[in-house]
Amino acid sequence: MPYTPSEIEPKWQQRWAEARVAEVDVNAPGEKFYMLNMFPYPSGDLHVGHGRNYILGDAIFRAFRMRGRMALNPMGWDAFGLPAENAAIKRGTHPRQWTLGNIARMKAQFERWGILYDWSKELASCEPEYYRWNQWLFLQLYKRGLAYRGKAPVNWCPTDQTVLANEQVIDGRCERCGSVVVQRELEQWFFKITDYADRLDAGLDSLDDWPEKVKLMQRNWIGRSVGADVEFSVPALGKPIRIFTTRPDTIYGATFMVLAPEHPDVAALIADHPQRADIEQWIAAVSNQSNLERQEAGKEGRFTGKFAVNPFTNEEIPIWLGNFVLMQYGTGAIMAVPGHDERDFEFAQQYGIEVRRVVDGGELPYVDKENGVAVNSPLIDGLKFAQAVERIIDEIERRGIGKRMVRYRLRDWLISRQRYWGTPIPMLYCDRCGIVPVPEEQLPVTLPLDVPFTGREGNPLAKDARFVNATCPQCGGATRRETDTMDTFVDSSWYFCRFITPRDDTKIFDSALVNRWLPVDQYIGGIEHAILHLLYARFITRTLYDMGLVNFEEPFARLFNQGVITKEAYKDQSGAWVALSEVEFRDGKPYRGEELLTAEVGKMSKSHFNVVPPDELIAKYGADTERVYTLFIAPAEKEAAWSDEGVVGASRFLNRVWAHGEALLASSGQRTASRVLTRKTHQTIAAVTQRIERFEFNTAISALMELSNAIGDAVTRGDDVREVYVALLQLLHPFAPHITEELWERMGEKGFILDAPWPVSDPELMKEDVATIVVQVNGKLRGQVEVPSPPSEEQVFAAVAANETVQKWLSGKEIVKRVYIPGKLVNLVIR
RNA sequence: GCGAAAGUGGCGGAAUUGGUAGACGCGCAGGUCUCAGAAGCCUGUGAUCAUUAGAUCAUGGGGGUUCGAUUCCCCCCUUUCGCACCA
Repeated sequence: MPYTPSEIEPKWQQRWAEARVAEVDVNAPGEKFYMLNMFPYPSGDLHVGHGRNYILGDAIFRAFRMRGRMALNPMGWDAFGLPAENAAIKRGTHPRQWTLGNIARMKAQFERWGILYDWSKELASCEPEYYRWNQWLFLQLYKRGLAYRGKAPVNWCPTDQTVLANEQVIDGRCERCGSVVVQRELEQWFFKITDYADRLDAGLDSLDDWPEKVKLMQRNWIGRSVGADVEFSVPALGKPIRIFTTRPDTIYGATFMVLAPEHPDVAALIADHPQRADIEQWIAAVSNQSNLERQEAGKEGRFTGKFAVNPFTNEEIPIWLGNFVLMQYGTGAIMAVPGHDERDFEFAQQYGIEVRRVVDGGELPYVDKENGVAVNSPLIDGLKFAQAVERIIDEIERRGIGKRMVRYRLRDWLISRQRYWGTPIPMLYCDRCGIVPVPEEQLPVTLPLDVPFTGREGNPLAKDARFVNATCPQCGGATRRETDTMDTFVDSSWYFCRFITPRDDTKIFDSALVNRWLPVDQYIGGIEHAILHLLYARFITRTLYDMGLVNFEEPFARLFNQGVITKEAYKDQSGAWVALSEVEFRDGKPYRGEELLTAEVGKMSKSHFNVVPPDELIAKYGADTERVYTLFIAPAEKEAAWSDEGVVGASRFLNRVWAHGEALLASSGQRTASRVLTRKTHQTIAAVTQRIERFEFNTAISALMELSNAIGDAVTRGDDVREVYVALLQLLHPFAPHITEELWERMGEKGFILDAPWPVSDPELMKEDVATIVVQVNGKLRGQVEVPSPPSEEQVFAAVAANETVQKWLSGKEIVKRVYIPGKLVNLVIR
């Protein structure tokens, strides 16, 4: 019988579904293993690039389950968000309809890949059963002062008509649509993630099984800096101005002070300035600029006409306003040390301010902290950075003009969105009582479904009188409901807990069970979430910890980021992307007619015409082939280029595995597996087991190919190698589940191969009985000798001495050194 | 600019603690089967020299440590990614 995946794959998918093989009773005893893929946004069709993520997860799930773990692999939908709303505006379908339709399509796609999820635990963040707990969580954070409404300069995306979190602004542009983000001063809801900056930073140290890269990115984002706050008295103001510095050791070199244009003391400082109007105009202009624009404009400033007193030199130093000082960081004011800071130097050069050297070393501006020694600084002359800082801060604290300070770059998480398709923020605005939270028993605040989508005039919720008008729970009077919705990253910052008890309508989750199942043992998703989602999830988990709802602070014990799958796309000479059907290859070069096209390898995208849809591939080769190829193509964390020819190799491999099974069934061989094949089998079991744990799927599969080739040779010789073959099927199952189930059954084995225990390697059977020792003379390969294994050192040197080829090289020379690497090689150094 | 990772055949990529570089697969070449083709299957496949045996050179470039370096150290080059006036 030929191998026909189109028949066996649906058959096994159906059987697994009927037997509910992936359903887990969270109360049942066993050693838990929580495998989780980041839940996807239901955008519609999936391509082979998306498949990598889920195929990896399924392979891990199956392998751990076969190794006896009670493995849970749930799936849900990050179902709120802008694309649904945009689709509604464009096509007139309701975001909910659009989203549910996509979910159905993606679910069918997962099934065709043979991926096993516990669908009894499915959840979608757009359902009131889910988002009511978002609202509940919001209220708990509000109670604890961790959710607050504040006015601040925020990032506004003019295209998406909403504010964005700092984390959603990439290079000054909206993460979603790429529009240049503008600054606006608005009153919005924030989560006080900055209260957790120190814990989020410190916690990274405990994440041994996270990629270093992700930890580093988070560390940089949190941006912990150690330094001091120092007050500089300002006689004209009658009160001091506080600055933050990481270089207190350079304070003797502070020849001026710079305030952010938005600094609260600016108005008083320039009140009597002759060019006050000009300065105010300049401040207004700078305030409207984004950071990106300010940076492009170069250093600019205005002198306030007032002076501060440097507490260490007692000199009066001018107070300037500067576009490079940010109100959001530190105190919005700096002491400028042009001799030892590049930005201050640049500013000083431009405005002719004195540059003073206070650290000996290289050319000014000299910023090296490691090698310099303090000079012109009476209190600390001759000291290096660390001691100098200590002395200065001690003195600052002694005088009561400041203190040691740790500051963070991280800013509070802006969670308000002026969009419809999200969780309504459960807050009310009462003219009499002010801001009033919706009482918990009134949750959920349901998103009204029958609103019109015009795409204009902002959020449709704000125009829905039935939604907006409410009764105040405190005074009983009429109130206005908050019409902003929550950032969808709120939804995804705790969903991994909800999967354990997804239908509980009395509480957010069951703490005892969540404490049993979490942290997630293996979390898999793209690197694009290195900061956003993972930071927010770590933050919310800590707030849950502080509420006593969970007993862990880190939600994800082990993290893996898969690389993207790329494919060649073709551009014509005008730079437009060309559909693949129009491209023809001559001499390996892409043409459209006579026009030479340029090839560019990139992420799969419909607009680049380089998407590989899995359905065609599955129809031609089967899902198992796609799975094996996807895992074999490259190390899973690396970017990998899809190759249609490469798929053929995976297909051939599975066909051979099938053919060997057929041959074994057809003939009754005589001899059992040879010693060499037995050894290879046990080595393969050990290798595959270890490589799955290390996410080295490409080499795990290559080891299985080697074993399969060895089995092929044995089958050709007529050996009965059923036992070895069955072990191969088991090892292969996590990667190619359908074909292995089918062959398992054909070989007369009982039950699902999925439920069969993972084969165990016997260290005794892995040993070689003859050791081949490589002989080097002066480091060059000069021969080999075979000795019984395990050999003694004497046996080896005796065999080497007796070897003819080696003797030829040794003739007349003296051996000055003998090196023996047990079991591997001998090196003789001669002269 | 700062930070991080990486550079191995025509291609994707392998190589415990330094120990026969190129596993496995793609591609290519030859063979087999066929009227022919496709698919299988078998053999070969880093480069150079040599009829062969074999030799020499090869892991971005240059140096070093070592009996021995893809692996460790120093310098340089290139690529990718992250952050970007954070005081």
